[in-house]
Amino acid sequence: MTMNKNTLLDIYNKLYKFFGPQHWWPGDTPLEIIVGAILTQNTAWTNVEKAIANLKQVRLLSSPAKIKRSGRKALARLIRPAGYYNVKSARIKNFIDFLDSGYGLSLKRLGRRETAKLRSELMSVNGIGPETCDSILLYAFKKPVFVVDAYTKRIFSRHGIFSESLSYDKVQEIFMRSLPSDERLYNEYHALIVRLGKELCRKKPDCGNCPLKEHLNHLKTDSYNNII
DNA sequence: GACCAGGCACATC
DNA sequence: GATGTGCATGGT
Repeated sequence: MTMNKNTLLDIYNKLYKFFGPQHWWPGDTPLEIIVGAILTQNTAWTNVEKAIANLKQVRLLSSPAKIKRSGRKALARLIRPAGYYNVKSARIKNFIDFLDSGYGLSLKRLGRRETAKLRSELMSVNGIGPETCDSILLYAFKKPVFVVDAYTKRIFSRHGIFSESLSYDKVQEIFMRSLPSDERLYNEYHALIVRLGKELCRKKPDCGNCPLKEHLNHLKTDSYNNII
């Protein structure tokens, strides 16, 4: 792997300089962040926004108890624009049931748990996988946990930093061992990776503007799939 | 109309 | 452990 300890920090600094702060997560309360994390699974954020707006309109995001009291079907209708609405409404319910049974519906109490235990408990909820779990830990509970996603693997593998076939845990370990354990750094870094993936790699896949072009050791390619 | 998006669970080999 | 499939909407 062509990487020393500074490569990842170096890339972070280039992204930050280029794009500036991203102000993530795009949601106000821990509950909204958690629901958003489930809704955005394999789904464009613009669709999630419509679903969140529907939930807010009927004040379903005002407390976990409100979601607890609403029916799975009613929830599904509200989140319809986010896609996979039957699956996702069940997943949101699963999380609320978990919060109810172990923590009296208190997000504050849940958030006070030690990070490693919190992670394994969240991972045991059906519908919460590694990325959703780590997004919740980082963005809702402010724990220093690095979030890996499809963009992270694609971008860094195309730049020759590591192989795309590495597991989630392995990629996360590379970032967390190479960077200081800093919640704000992890917050900004993941947000910047998503920004780069969305804005440049997808819309202008020639890499001409890419703030990381010096790191490129691939090219020349001719299709979207080959670029990011 | 095809392809994609800030995944995950489950079945199968 | 690797690979394949269903889940669904809205934008390009």
